[in-house]
Amino acid sequence: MAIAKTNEFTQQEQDLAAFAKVLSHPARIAIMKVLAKENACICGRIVEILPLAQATVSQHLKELKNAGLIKGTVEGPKSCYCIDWEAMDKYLQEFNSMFSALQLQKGKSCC
Amino acid sequence: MAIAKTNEFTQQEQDLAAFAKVLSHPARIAIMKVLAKENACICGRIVEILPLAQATVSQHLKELKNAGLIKGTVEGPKSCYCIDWEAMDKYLQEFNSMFSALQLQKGKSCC
DNA sequence: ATATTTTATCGTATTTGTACGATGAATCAA
DNA sequence: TTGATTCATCGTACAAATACGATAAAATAT
Repeated sequence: MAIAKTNEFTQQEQDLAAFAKVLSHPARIAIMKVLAKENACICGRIVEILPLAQATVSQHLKELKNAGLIKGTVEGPKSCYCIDWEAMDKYLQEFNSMFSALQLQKGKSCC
Repeated sequence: MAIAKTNEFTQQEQDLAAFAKVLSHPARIAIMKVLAKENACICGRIVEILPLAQATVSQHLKELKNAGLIKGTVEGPKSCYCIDWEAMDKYLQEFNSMFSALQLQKGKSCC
């Protein structure tokens, strides 16, 4: 990416971009949907549903976890993942309030 | 990225991921903010504000335009870009309604 | 103890994204 | 017409993301 200039932007811009980035792949959107629907949110179950190899699913789960959108607990040899709704609500609110703020300035623009 | 499996997911998953992808870079978030604030939404003005070269800003603008979040009109030798609020509202609504639907299934999960 | 199951991680190949200089096209000013 | 301004695009370099096989680690089953 050549030299990334990510940190020359505001913290808000970086945070919202990071949030969007985690959701910028259909597999991760699909995983969120599975986690919400299934009450046994086991990694193996997700692998069954998604058209991806186990290693790939595990990698996507790691990214969702690193971003804080989900949390995982170990259950014997299995791993149970769940949506962290507290964090999600916070992210969604920040995301929406930013665009609400922008929308208030509608009409100021030239076209 | 090895062979992309993007089209093995649902259209909704692909659409939402595409929407998130455009907003997954702080520069593009920053551009949206500039477009909302400035009433002269000229490319050159954006270049002045962002810590990026003209070519890079132009590239980001193109991606935002391709995704439908903004629209551009030519004004002589200049280019005027504006947020397409009609499209944005549609995207935001789809985005939020998906997570609302997921949230209704809260409590079903195991952890 | 051995084999099986389940998941994470490593290594790697390939694709995509990011950034910018250089150039060209279009408009405007002189 | 000549020169300056403004922007898009091309080419290129490098960084990051995606995908998977192979393997390791940990728990369970036999």
